[in-house]
Order: sequence, then structure tokens, then C-alpha cells
Amino acid sequence: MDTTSNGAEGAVVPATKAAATRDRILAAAARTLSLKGYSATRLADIAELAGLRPPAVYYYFASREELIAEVMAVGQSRLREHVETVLAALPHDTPPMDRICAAVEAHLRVELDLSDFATAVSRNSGQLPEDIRARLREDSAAYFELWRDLLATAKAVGAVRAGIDLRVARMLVMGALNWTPEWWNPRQGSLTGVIRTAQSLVRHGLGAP
Amino acid sequence: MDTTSNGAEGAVVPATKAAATRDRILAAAARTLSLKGYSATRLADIAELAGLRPPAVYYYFASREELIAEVMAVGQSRLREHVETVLAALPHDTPPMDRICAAVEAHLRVELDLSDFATAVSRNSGQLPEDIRARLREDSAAYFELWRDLLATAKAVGAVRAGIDLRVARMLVMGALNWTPEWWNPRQGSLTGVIRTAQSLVRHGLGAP
DNA sequence: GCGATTAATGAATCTAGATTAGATTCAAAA
DNA sequence: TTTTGAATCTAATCTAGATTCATTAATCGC
Repeated sequence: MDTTSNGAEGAVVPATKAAATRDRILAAAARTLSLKGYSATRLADIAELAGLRPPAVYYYFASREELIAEVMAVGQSRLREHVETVLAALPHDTPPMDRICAAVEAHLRVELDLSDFATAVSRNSGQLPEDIRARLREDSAAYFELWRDLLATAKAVGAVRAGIDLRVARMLVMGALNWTPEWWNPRQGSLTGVIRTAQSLVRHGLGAP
Repeated sequence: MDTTSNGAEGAVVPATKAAATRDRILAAAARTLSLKGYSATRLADIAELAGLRPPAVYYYFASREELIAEVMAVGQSRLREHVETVLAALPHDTPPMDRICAAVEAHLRVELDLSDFATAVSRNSGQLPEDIRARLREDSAAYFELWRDLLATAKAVGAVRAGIDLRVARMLVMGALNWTPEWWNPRQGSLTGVIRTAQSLVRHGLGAP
């Protein structure tokens, strides 16, 4: 069902051997980007992790930039889709603030545990060349939109304290979440611990008493 | 009292013309790093902004890495010192949660308005080569320590809700703050607006009701 | 088994940028 | 006026990586 070492990179099982190699390169790039960051990511590092020589990468991708752009695109959409899926599975009468907390959990899980691609996005989105950034814009905007809606709905039913600037609050919350890969380490704290505290912070930070 | 264009980069007035040039290069590097990020920062960009040819930089700094390391060191300590100064100026009986809010404000001000150096640090600390990172470790740890104390004190007087993991909460809050340079733009929102919402989020997010 | 296509390689090339070498300017001291 | 040292420049060098390419190895349809 899956090709990577990382628990649940939910790639469809590749149809051909070639597609498998391509996925392996992509996954290696995602992992390297998530660990070392954009500037320190050499094509040679990626190739090595994928068990290949650097030129082989060009058989599958037009350029290093192309490869990285694809990692980011996958990461961005995987992030958004995971959160959307989780939200869609909630009972229809779930209170808005509970939906926000579910989104917090989903975001953290995908970013810290499920996908190197998502990690790569949050760790590097601020460092990308304009070129790549432009390609992410649409998907990224959709994700912001999702959060905007979550907050707006909560506000509409009076679940958000007065005096909170919704745009600012949204960016602060997303910032707190996006920064987690910089400090969280699976070996020293439990993921559910992070999730619980983040939810508590958000719920009481935004919520009316 | 000051040499830069940016409002309040509180450098001491340089003793000699040479020192002024050095400061100009440093400031140019800080600004470039804060705007373009580590990977996109060319020595040529810095030199141009400082009104020089790239080789001239070597008259003042041993290498690009050295220059960047110094920017980061200045930024990190400026950030910490500004927050420390603000906290030290508070009345001694200021309640712990108010002290936290003051720190939030100070951090945001120095990062978003007062110092390109501080911005450079929060935007790039995750991308730096191990080498430079090592040099920041001490100062950076001191800053974390400061926040640790702030939260621990608040907790001690019962100002923090139960069920909050202090370490996680601290990192989430600092993440929210450190992420702000990625999205905040002076032209579209007021700084005080950001500050107010951030304080509200933190106060209610952490605080006992 | 056997050509044809697909995958991958080692060795060579190309290039952006950092760095160095050496020449030049210029203000101040002698 | 000459000398000197500090500050800067232009032109050349050096290097890490990305990229290209001619060739080899693997795989597949028959």
C-alpha cells in the first residue's frame, strides 16, 4: 500500500517500477528538505537518499527546481487535503470551536508525523524563490481560506471573543503550528501532548468564556 | 545617535568612518537577510545595498559566513536585550501575566519594527548552517530561559490554566511570534493591532479564567 | 534469446558566486 | 610636495554544485 519508510505518506501504490523510483526521489527530496532546509539541500543528498547518482534524477525531473517545486506542491495539497478530510468526517452539528480544534490536530499530525512533504512546506515556504512560491499560491490560498472560514463561522455564532482581529488571530495560530517542526522532536515529547496544549491554547485564546 | 534608515536600529554612533562603513555593511546584510532569506542572500546584494563592490566587504569581514554570523549574533542579542529592558522597566508588582503580555509586545516590536537584525534571526534561524547555529546557541538559550521563567512564574501564582504543558505552550507562543515576519506587512495592518490580538490570544490562551 | 525501449551511470561541462590579487584613489601626516 | 596607509576598485581565480552527454546495464515484449 505504500513505498516509504515514513509511516503514512499516503501515496497510491505506483503502477510501474519507474513510477516507484520517481516517488522514491520525491520522498527523498521531501525528507531532505524537511531536515536540512532549502538552502542546504543538495541534489546529491537527495540522490543518495534515494539510492541513485545525481544524474539519474534528471531522468524523472527537468531540474532541481522542478523537483523541489513538486515536493512543495504535494506537501501543500496534502496538508490541505488531510485537514479537509478530517473536517469533512466530523458530525454536521460539531460546534465551530470543536472544528477548529480538529483542524489544529489534523494540521499538527500531518506536519509532525504523517508527511515529510507537509513538513517541507512549513519549514521552507518562507525561503522559496518567487518562482516556486508562485506555483503554490493557489493551493496555499485555498488553505488559508479554509481557516478563514473556520474562524469566521466561529465568530458568527459568538464563539470568538470580541476584540480579536480574525485575520491576525488566524495568522498567529497558523504561525504557532507552522513553527512546530523547528522545535518538536518525536523522541522527547508525545505528539498528543503537543496537540492537547495547542488545542487548549487556541480554544481559550480565541473563545468566549 | 544613529546611522541607519530603519527607525531605531540602536547602534552607537560609530567612532570612525571605517566603522561606519562596517556598520553599513552589517545593516545591509541584516536587511537583505530579513527580506530575501538566507539562501537568496548574495554577497553582491549586500554590497550593492551598502554602496560597495563585493570585494570591499572582505576588508571588514573574513567571509560571507562570518558576516552573516555576526548579523545573527547581533539580532539574537538585540531581541533578547530589548525584551529584557522592557521587562526590567515594569513596576515590581506587575502581575506575571501582564509581564508576559509586555514581553509579547516587546518581541513583536523589535521583530517587526525596530530591527532588521531581529527579523533576520527569526526568519532564518531554522536555515542556518550548523556552524553559525552553534554560535547563537548560548544567547538563544538565554532568551528561551527568559520565557521559561516568565511562564513558570505565572504558573506558580496560579495564573496559568491546568493541563497546559509549559514547554509546549512556550514554543507555540514563540512560534506564533516568530512567524509574524512571514505575513505581517506594515502597509496593510497596524502593528498595535497585531500586538493587541497576540496579547489577547496569549492571555486567554494560557490564563486561568 | 533478441532487438528495442527504459533506467541509470561516470566522466565532462557549465555557471553562479565567493574569494583573492594587485592596482588605484585619496585624505592626512610629514 | 612627498609619503603613507586606509579604503576601495577591477579583473582574475577557484569551487561547489547543477546539468549534459555518450555509454552501459537492465527490462520487456515477442
